Formats: sequence, C-alpha cells, structure tokens
Amino acid sequence: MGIKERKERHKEDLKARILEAAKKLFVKEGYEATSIRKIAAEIEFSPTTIYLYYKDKTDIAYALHQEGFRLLREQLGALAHVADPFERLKAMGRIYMQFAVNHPDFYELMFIMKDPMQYLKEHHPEEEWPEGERVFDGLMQTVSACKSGGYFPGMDTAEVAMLSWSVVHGLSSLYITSHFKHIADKCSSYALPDQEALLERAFNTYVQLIQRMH
Amino acid sequence: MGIKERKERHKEDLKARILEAAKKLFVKEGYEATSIRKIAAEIEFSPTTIYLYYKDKTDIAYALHQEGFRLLREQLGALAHVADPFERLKAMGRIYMQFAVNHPDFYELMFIMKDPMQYLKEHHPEEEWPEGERVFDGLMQTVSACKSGGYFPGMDTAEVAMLSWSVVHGLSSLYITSHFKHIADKCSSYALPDQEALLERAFNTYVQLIQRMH
DNA sequence: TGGATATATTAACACCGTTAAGTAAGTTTG
DNA sequence: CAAACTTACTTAACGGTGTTAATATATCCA
Repeated sequence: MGIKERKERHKEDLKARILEAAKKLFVKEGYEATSIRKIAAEIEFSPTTIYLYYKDKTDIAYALHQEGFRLLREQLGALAHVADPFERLKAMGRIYMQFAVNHPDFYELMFIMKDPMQYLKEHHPEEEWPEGERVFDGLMQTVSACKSGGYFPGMDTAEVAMLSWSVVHGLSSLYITSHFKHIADKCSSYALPDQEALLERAFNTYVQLIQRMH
Repeated sequence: MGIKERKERHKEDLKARILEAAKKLFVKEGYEATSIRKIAAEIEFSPTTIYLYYKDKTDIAYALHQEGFRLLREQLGALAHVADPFERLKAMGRIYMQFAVNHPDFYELMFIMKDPMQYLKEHHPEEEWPEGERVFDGLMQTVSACKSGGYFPGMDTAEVAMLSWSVVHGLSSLYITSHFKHIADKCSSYALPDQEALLERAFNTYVQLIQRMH
C-alpha cells in the first residue's frame, strides 16, 4: 500500500525529501504537530528511517530553522538597492518585522524556540551559529556605516546593533505570542487598534529616538 | 503505599496543594518535564484527580504564570522608593531584566510561551489579561510622569511604553533562549563577554537614547 | 557464489495528555 | 432506619509522542 511502488520514484536524496515533507507539515500545522511519524507517513517510509538521516527531532528543527533563514535572507536581499545607510537600517527593521508577521512559525523556530539552539550546543560546541551571525553581521555593517555618516556618535557599534535587534525582536515576538493583543486596547487612544499598525508605530518611535543621534 | 495515610494530613485546599507540587516540579525541572502524572505522584493522588481541580494542563500553566507575576510585582515593589520618574523608568527596566535572568523559567511562562495566552483566549475571550495589564499600567504611568517632566516631547505615551517593554523583553528573551550567547563574541571587542553585562550595556544604550529626548 | 554492507523494517519501551467508567464514602431525604 | 443521591477519587484505556533494539532484505564486491 504505497510502501511498494515508492521505489520507482526518484529517490535522489532521501534526506532532502524528508526535510521537504517536514517543511510541508510544519508550515501547515506548526512544529509541535509535525511528528516523526507524520513525516514518515508523508514520504511513505517507516518512522525509524528518519533516524538514518537525522539524529533526532531537534536535528530536523535545526534544518527547518536554516530553511527559515534562507527565506529571511531572500527578503533582506531588497536592501541592496538602499544606498543610504540610515534608510537601510530602517528598512532592515521593517523587513525583519514583516518576516515575523508573515511567517510566524518560521520566526518562532529561528528566534524563539530553544530546540535549534540546543542542537547547536551539541553539534557546534564552539558557540557558532552561522545563520544568525550572518544576519547580525549585516546589521553591524549597516550600523557601522551609519556611524560613519555621523549617526550614533560616541556609541559602540555592537551595542547599538544588539539594541536594534532587541527592539525588532521584542516587538515581533510579543506580537507572535499574542501578548500584545491583550494590551492593545490600552495602546490605541482612538479607533480599532490594528495589530500590525501598532508594531509599525512603536518601531517608528524607535526610529525617532535614533534619528536625533545625528 | 502512601495512598492510605495521606488523608490524615491537612487536605485544606487540594487545588492549592496541586499548584504547590506543580510549582516545585516546574522550578526544578521546567515546564515540559512537569507532567500531570508527576504532579499527581508528588501529592500522592491519581493523575485523573488533577482534572477535578484544573481543566487541563494549560490551566495549570496559567496558574503558574500568575505565580510568576506575583513574584515580579514583589520585585517591582522596590520602585516605590524611587521618586524621580525617569530614574524609576530606568530602575523598572533593570528589575525586569534582573527578574528574567534570575527566574528564566517563570519569565518564559509569563512572556514567551503561548500556553497561558491560549488559556486566556478560551476563558476570558474579552481580551483581558489582568496580570500583564497591571504591570503595563505601571509602566504607562511612569512614562506619563516622565512626559510631565519634559521627557519624550511630542511622543505618544503608549508607544513609548510599548517600545520600552519591547526593548527589555527583546534583550531578556534573546538571553534566555540563548540566542545572544552565540553572537556574544562579536559584541565584546575586548575580553570575555559576560552575558549579563552585555544586557546591561545594551540597555544603557537605550537609556542614552531616551535621555536626550528631554 | 558467498559474505559484508547499507538500507529499511517491525516491535517495543517509556512516556505523554486526556476521557470514560466504576467504586467507595458521606449526605440527604422519604 | 434505609434508600437514593452526591461527592471524591480510582482504575483502565485511548491515541498519541520520541526513540531504540533487533531483524529482514537487497546490493555490492571479492
């Protein structure tokens, strides 16, 4: 029943097909609901086969997290057209938050959940996190360029980068975990409080703050 | 075998004893490892008894989250002695982050995990979150007092409050989920990067920004 | 051809949250 | 007083989870 005629099909790289199936389930039903057994059923293999290609579930979590970073970098690619460093910094924040809003499950896996970081601890004990470092480097470079343009005088580049990341992550994660929703009514003096508009406005407040450091 | 002589002991309020046991396990082993069965074993009752006092596990999660808020408000009590609103705002941020560092499991339950918010959606559909609102109100009042003192001219109180919360939450949560750890080496130009010191420095950068809005 | 090697399988372990059904004790009521 | 009812708790079970051990099957190479 399916377990027979699968062999005829291209079995090119089973590891890739497993990840593909995992991604499909993950996007549709979230991480928790993406069980090893369901992944196995999706590709019509026995559950234990998964373990021949991935050590355990956190291994798959990390692979999905990498997938998410590919997607994020794709979005960040639009920044290449923004010459002015301060405009680039602002656009970066907006794209980051946009990504969080559009792909909350991926965002969760990349920046909220502990599983992928746990994988790192066991497989790259030297505290390496290539995906995160790469994006953070881009942020550092942009902040550095802003400094060259007279922004952030007397401030440490890394500290400004960390703070900026924390701002957009704080906003994004409180939105995703729906913590914002429950205090949104206190935040909008007028009319209905569109969630995403609130994020935008809070971010603009941050932009106002750093704009004056010029 | 224990199931006999328990009745002699004070059974005052079993619901409270369940929560007590849950809290003990939770503090020692974290949320995931705190299973209904373990809680039941701890108080020497059958697992199903738990369900006579708590609807399901997210119900217990919410109770623990409330416990965490009691603890946080206790820490925030020290703010009563800080008269100057801007100093109070700074102290508030530091106490908040200190709480996250000292009680990461509670912090996770209160501000990172979805379970307690899920409970809210089912039991208080009117978007109420008393614990969160209470703390956020305190923040709003402090920001408002700062405005009266000339800070944040022309800025919206709620937006500044949201941003400030996002800053300390962003820093705290990235620290707890150990995302910071993996880019810490890029942040400290010199010597070993004490994690908590990094948080402090990034927060100070934020303070620098808002200090100039005066 | 025969043996090693890789690949996939079945069966099982030890958990989990949760529900249905049953039991024993205490309380109310005729 | 005894029967009916209620309360508090239990046992048993369902359907799921991640993961490991043991087993089979097919492929490749000597």
